[in-house]
Amino acid sequence: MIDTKELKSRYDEIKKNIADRYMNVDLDAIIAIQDERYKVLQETEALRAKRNETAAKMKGKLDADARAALIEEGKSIKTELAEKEARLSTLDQEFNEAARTIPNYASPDAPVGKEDKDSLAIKFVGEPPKFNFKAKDHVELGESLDLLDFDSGAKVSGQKFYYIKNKAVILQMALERYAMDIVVKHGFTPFITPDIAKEEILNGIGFNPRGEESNIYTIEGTGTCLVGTAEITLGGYYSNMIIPKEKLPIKMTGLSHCFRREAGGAGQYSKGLYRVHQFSKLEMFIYCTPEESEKFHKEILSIEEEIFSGLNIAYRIVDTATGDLGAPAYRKFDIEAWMPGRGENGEYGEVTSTSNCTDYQARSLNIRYKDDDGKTRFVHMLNGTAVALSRAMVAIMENYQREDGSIDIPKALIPYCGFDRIEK
RNA sequence: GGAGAGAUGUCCGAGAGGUCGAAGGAGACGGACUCGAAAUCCGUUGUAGUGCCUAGCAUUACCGAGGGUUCGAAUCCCUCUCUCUCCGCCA
Repeated sequence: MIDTKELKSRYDEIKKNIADRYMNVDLDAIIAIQDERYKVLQETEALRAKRNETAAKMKGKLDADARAALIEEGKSIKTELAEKEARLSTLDQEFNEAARTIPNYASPDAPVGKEDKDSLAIKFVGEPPKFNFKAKDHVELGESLDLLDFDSGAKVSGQKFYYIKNKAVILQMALERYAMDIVVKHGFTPFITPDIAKEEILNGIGFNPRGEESNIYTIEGTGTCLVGTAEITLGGYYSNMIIPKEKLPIKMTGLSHCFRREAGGAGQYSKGLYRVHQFSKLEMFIYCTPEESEKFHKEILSIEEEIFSGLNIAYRIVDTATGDLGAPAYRKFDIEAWMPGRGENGEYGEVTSTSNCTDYQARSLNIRYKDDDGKTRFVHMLNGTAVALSRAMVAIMENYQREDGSIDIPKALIPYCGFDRIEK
């Protein structure tokens, strides 16, 4: 969350930010709760001081009457204090829940706008392939080459689950290694992370584990959830810790399964592997000082480009509009790869996303570092997709298809696959 | 899953209802001694919050987490989490 001490001093800025993001947050109501909370906090602390004072008077020897009087006084303070504390804890909870709904400050450089189409495509790389035949989509390719089995996925696990089969399995593993090698080359420490995380971590990262719109599967009765991304587990790794400054930046990359409910996510643009309940993803994560976060955000983006351009797939970079930013994000860049089977004649589809969340997550998760002046400050936290395997598979299968229905393996992946084509 | 032991400040470690924000030691920092260093000696050394007449002062909270008992809890009781040892099960 943002620094709630700034609700009044940065009032106009916060209001504008909420409006720019087309969110519905009642800042004045939150400030009213905060004022009330401070008032009750002060009253509570005054009572506690009185209780401590009364108790302190009883340390030495006292005659019976004086002692009895003090005990009576202590008892009455205790009753009064219990009421105040109950009120305070209600207010604390209300305030925290409300404050959490305030989004992070957006970068002044992020385009202002309501939705997807207001985002700016800031760079185009590569040429979409020109086929002299009607391009198939990956679902058709996958079924005819016996690589993907959505029917069995639906039967055994439900809609939007799938089996990957045969050489597609090797291709996915090759992609994993290919991306991992690039990321590790850039100094990221590799991790395989848990696929389950506690709700408090989810909340700290900015995911809402509950409610109708939640994209998260919760595991009933355990206080835990299936992770939607390794961002959650990598970001929770240093929760409640103070990191020595010389250890920054910390660069981690984590491979995990990702589980998403995707309620209501059906339709033509969610077809096949594009939007599924479970996929694997290699995620990059950086903890750094505030001064360096914009620099590292660019670095993550450039690694994402290196991975996709190395596969020789056309893509564009999108600078996400304020209305489409997740609440924790200060700025977000997406890479959209060309997908020949998407829409009528091919379209760009999102394959990676990188966000600079500044100190928004760090404040909720209490992740700090000790600065040169000895003060502890919140770190900045950034995340970015190295490769979302299911979507990268869509892009590869569709871009590398041949007229006879076979699929070439991108040159960079051949050494990892051990074959150069998938055919019947 | 069963039985037992444990969790205290940067680290080690004492503490067993009030004299405990917490002994002692280590470390770090400052100083003395020294040409300099080591050794020795002296001193300082947690975090977060709130208020105010805001380089400060006052006050609150924090001894794994959350509850409870009590006028008063690091200390007593309950629940939970984690760590260690042994047994069981298991990839």
